[in-house]
Amino acid sequence: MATRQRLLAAAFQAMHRDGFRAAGLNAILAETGLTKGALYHHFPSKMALGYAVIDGPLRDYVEDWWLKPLEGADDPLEGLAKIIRSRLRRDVPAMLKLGCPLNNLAQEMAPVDEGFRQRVEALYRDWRRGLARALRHGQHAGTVSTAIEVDVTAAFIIAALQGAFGQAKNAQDMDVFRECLEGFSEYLNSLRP
Amino acid sequence: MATRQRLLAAAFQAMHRDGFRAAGLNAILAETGLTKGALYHHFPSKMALGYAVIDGPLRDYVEDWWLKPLEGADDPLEGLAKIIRSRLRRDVPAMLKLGCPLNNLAQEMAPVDEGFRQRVEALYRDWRRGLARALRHGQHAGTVSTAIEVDVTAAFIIAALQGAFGQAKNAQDMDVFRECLEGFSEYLNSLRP
DNA sequence: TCTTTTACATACTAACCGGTATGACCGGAC
DNA sequence: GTCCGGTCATACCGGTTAGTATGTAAAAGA
Repeated sequence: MATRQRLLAAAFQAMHRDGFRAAGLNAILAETGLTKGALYHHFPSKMALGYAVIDGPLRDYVEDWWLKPLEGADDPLEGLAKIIRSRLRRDVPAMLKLGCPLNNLAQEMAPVDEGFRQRVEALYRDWRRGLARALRHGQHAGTVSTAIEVDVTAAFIIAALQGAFGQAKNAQDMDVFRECLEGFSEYLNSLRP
Repeated sequence: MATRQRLLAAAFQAMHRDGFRAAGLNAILAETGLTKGALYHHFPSKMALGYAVIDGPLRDYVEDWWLKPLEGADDPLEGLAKIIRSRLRRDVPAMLKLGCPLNNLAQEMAPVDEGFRQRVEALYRDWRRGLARALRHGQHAGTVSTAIEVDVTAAFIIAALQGAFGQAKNAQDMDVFRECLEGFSEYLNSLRP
């Protein structure tokens, strides 16, 4: 079973770097030291491997980065800012250069394959719901304005975050990234009571 | 010279639909009725065709959609809202399904090819500058808060817009799109004096 | 009118990709 | 011991792709 995990990890990495379609099986296999026999023993097709990456490593990414840090937080806005400051600063080279793996996959595959789109959309839905719940909790705790609709705000926050990552990825410039995040931070402040 | 324009138009369309790497030359040629002889007479390589699309049709898109409608407007925030309402509503099927051609290309090619990245970044820079200028004009006209930094705000507005398009493209759902735009609209309101 | 250049069309190549067919090794059942 | 299913390795196939070599009709120049 370790082989399957190694394949998933290598595929996740390759898909993050090159996108799904441009990620060659040979590259993934070279990274793991395995061969096609191993791959096609565990997955019936490249498509199935991609789906498994979404349900596995990609889901872990969303939860580890964006959901767990906000769980039970009384101040979700500060929680978001902290995620960006701390976690992002550490992994900034990869995220700045390659972008968010979820966003990358969504942008590439949504118009191409319905299975990809639905699975990615399921992750986004969970993200939106988790963030909306955190915002509602913040409203009860008095750290978030009660004038906002949490569903709308959660959707827009995620969109703005993904947009900022995308801008940074293309600019390859820390300054543009900082500008976006500064604007994002000011937006978060406008959500205070 | 008409042949060159037809190639650029077909390539722009195919790149918008399939992305640059997945856009086959044969598909582009079939759409125009031309052949490889014509293509390689006007462009030395597929890469050069891609670059020419950025400097041509893609630049036109940015200017027609996002820059010209705001030129000289006293209320750029209302101008942005109007762009979304009017122009977007008309072309909503293509934009909802395929996303913003500029964002698509940026996300796909930025980590892959430096030439693409720089050319796309030049378009983003012009967009940011044009939007910042419009915001500054709005400040002088009294429709935009003077408390904001126009450069930061312009960068964030563009990021948020691109993010919203991306979310809509993946959700393939008008409701998610509306939620994002509603959040965007509320953000724009927070920029009022 | 002869020649040269432009603007394409046609046919082909070399490389790469996902996928498959086959077989080897190996631990456990009996 | 031997049979057998699970786990992989090796070698190969068909299709697709960007790119090229060659040919040709027409316009331009002399």
